[in-house]
Amino acid sequence: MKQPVRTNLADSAANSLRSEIAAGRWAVGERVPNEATLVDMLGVSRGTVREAVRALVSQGLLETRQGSGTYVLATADPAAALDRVRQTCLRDQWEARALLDVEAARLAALRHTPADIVTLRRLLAERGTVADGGREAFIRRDLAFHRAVVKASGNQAMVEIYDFFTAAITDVIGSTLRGELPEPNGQAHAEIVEAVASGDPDRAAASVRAFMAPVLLQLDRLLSR
Amino acid sequence: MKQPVRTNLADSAANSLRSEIAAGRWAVGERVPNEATLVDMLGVSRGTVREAVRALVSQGLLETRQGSGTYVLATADPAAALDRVRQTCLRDQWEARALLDVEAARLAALRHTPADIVTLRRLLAERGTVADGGREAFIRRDLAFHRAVVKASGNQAMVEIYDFFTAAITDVIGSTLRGELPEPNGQAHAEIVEAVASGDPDRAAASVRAFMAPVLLQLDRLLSR
DNA sequence: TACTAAAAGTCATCAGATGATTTGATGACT
DNA sequence: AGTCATCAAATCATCTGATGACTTTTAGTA
Repeated sequence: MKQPVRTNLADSAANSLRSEIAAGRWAVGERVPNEATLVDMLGVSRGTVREAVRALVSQGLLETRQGSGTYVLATADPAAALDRVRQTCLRDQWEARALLDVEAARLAALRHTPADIVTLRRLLAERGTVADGGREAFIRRDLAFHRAVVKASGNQAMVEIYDFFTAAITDVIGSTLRGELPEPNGQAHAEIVEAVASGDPDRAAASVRAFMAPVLLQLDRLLSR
Repeated sequence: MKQPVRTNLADSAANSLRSEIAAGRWAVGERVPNEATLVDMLGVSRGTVREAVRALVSQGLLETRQGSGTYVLATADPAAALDRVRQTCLRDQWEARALLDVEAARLAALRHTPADIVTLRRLLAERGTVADGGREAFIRRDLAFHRAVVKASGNQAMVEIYDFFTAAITDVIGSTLRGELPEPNGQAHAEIVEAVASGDPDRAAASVRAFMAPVLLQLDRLLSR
């Protein structure tokens, strides 16, 4: 478990309120005590209470209406789940995303439209090499390709989750592992497109799996140092 | 242009900051200007700046360190992605979760500990039938089993994503499709455990895939009505 | 050089005051 | 009675000033 490290008053006040809300002390739609009362309840100043409330508002648990009061919108934080995902280790996130790549390719082989294939071939051609326009731009083009594969699966939920992982992962990669991961292989990408276009789900899945394995291996090596 | 909504200063200040962060004005890990400077930049008082910063902190974009400064943690709000996931159709969410089941079983076959197998066998035994304690309780026990399979994969990110989908899906199922989905088959569940225990990833994946296919088919029929 | 102590910079918190908005009560008018 | 305007209370929104706590940098000393 994580240590209750140095926690500022506003955060602990917010946590207290969150607990009360989760415990159902105030029903959804009901009004919570006014700021002066919360000051007494929580034993902190008004500014701190406001910061705590502001945090819960931005998390979608509370809503403040000037002149009226502060109301409960929900009893649990809907974003808490993804927050926990973000706190899992980079390796697990990477593996989960790689898994999406594999299965999305499988679905894409079964469901792709002709337009999907056209798009994939175009992105593959545009992808080029790292020499064209710098590393950052190349990574963006590479991501666009993989995202298109997921999109060809026809499953929007998978696209959104994929985007989520991509955002979470690139944040970390950009700040810690910049440039230490192996170059994606251009030939392997072409095989992915062909496999999807062939309509063979197992071949498509295998092509992505083969491509992802060495990258994941390298990531494990980097993280174990 | 948006409606001339009345927006509190703290929210618009937070939005301004969010834009600057998204635009990359301050890199991830970098320090943003101190509170006094933000007061000048945003044209609001210090308390309001603090509320804006607090909102972004609770959204995971910023981090404040007393005595040091305020630092950028991420350039985009990951929770926004979550909302988009929730808005995708139930069928896609179900399929994405089923996919997690399949691939988690594959990983579980490779990485499971002896304790995992003990747990799976226990949950399988406890699972019983719908007759024991009512439908709600049975669904909970069934979910506990499937979650344990994902947990045996050793990938925490997958567990969290699985929980997220489960929560999102059961919200909808509970309100719209109550009782219209086919009963999960007890024999199929036993085969999943055996396949995982055997250590054969393909067999494990296939066992879950075989189990999920008819459920997804039935869901498609229900949703297409 | 290496270590320590002071100083500066920054966020954390408090207290008081005023403004803006909503809500409910009051009362006049139809 | 019913409707509407007005007013007062409640509540959140915001500003200002001050003090404390923590971190980082700098200066001084051995």
